Amino acid sequence: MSGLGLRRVPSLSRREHVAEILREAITSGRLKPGDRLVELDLAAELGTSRAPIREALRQLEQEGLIASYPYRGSEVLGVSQDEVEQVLVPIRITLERFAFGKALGKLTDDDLDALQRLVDDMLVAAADGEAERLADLDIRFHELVITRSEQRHCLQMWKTIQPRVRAYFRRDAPAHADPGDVARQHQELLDVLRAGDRETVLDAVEQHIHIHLAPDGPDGPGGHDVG
Amino acid sequence: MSGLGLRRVPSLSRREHVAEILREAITSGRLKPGDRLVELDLAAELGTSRAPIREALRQLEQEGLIASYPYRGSEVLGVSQDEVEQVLVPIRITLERFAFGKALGKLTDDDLDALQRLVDDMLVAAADGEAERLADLDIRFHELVITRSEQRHCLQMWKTIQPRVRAYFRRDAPAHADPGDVARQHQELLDVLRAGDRETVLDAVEQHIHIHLAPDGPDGPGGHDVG
DNA sequence: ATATGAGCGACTGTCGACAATCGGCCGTCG
DNA sequence: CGACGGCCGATTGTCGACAGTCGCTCATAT
Repeated sequence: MSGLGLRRVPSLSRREHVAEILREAITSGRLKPGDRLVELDLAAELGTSRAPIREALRQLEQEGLIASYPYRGSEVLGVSQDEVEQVLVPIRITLERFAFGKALGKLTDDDLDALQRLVDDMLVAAADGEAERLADLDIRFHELVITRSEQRHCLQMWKTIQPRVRAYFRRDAPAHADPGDVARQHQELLDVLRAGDRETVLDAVEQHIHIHLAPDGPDGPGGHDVG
Repeated sequence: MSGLGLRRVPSLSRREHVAEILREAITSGRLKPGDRLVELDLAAELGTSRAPIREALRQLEQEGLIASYPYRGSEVLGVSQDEVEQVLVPIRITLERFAFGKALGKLTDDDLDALQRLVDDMLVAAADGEAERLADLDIRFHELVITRSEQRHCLQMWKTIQPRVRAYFRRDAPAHADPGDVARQHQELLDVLRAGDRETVLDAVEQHIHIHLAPDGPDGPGGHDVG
């Protein structure tokens, strides 16, 4: 209801714009681990002053994409497999279990339709071999549900860890999942959401993230189960 | 001139100072949820320009202690019980399991001695009823081990979620743990660390955090005791 | 040749000023 | 009397300039 369909056109602040551009440059691999970031150069390149650049760099630092050293500039950081599998993925599971649970009673029919459209688009992207687009749709699917959970801290933490996961799989990990599977797994998750049984949803979320992001389990023999 | 004075320690940037002072003011409860933060006022009170203030506010925003609205300022946020028990504590467990595991082979005898001194001080603080000091020592114990793990991302994420946990227990939750128990539990954890058996350490870390921060269990039967 | 330390670039850290935006106030008009 | 719309104060967003710090270079001494 109240479906005025009015989308905010917030005309992002320069700071957010800069952060987005740099985040994309880093997660795409155009800026590689070890590359140096010089505020004045970035300011010139992006046509702003240093103030928004600095604030964007601080944010990327909080997201773990770069490191800054006083008076000596910033550099792009890498992401290790250990960190992704033992830290970032388990944290994502924690966050999404919580968020999906909170979102359960709040998802409207419109929301479910939007999610269905995302899944449909995933199938197309998978068929066309558009890995980038598939990953984007994947992110938007999860972000939509988390947004609907109305847990702002949760959404913020998710946005904080997500770029590193993305950077890892985009830069370092070989294509590891069948694109068709990604789409199908989201369809299953969506079906479970529609059904609406809480425990089933939470377990499905956990399985979904785990299979999707760490199909081989944690390192080595005697893999440890994340509870 | 309320208590927000800026002390001179030239080794830290003003931005870090401001962040530290505000973080302390918020977690201590001197600044309460809903309180407004005005950049110019803070700048005047702390004797700096707005630039460091702004960067500090961005950091506190990332830490979830405040929220900022474009052109309309910032306000202090509260922390819900759900969030602490279902999100922050599980994330802390994930982070510390990882960090303690990585630190296992790296802790020197000096480190273990330092940890023992912290535990000894905890006993004194507990006996004297100095809850603040006890909490400080608690934090320093965990932070030392995480630092030794040499997992910078991990330490950074820990520092990001820790203030909210602290704020919650300092502001909203009643004293729930026997101070003597806190000290004793750290002694046990340290003993396990000294022994050095990996699986035992990881389980002990999980138990330690869980018991210490969510003794009633996350989704227990009748767990709602706080109004 | 090696050690030392002053000087030099290249940056970041900080500052004060200006521009843009938001929400409320108030007069005007229906 | 209530809706509308333009001012106004408060506050943030952005900018350009200056000061401080670090690592490196290079002359100098041993």
